[in-house]
Amino acid sequence: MESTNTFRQRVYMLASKIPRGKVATYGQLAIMAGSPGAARAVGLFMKENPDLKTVPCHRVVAADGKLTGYSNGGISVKKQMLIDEGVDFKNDSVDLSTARWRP
DNA sequence: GGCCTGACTTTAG
DNA sequence: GCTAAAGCCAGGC
Repeated sequence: MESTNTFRQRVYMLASKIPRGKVATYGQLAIMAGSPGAARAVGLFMKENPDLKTVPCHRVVAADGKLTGYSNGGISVKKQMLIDEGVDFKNDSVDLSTARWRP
């Protein structure tokens, strides 16, 4: 039953589906999870991030491409990780025009 | 059952 | 163009 799959579970599933070199926004994951506007809730789940290997929360950025918190080192590390994956950066923000994940 | 918090988003000045 | 405030959703106590 889908009841076992809570909103939180769906967010983790979607985040784990983000391909390398691409990034998604909190609002986008919220919409994909089925609750548009729950961007804040998504951020909470990323903060709890149960497994960094299954949930690449570093590939999740703000709607503006700006990097927000990161409980696994810091924004600097998150930024470097994305660059290392091939994500195009503009100053301190991700270029969603090319790095935005499209299912 | 109700209140508070939060890695967000959007609109208005 | 930038700053400030309000709003929405889910989780925790």
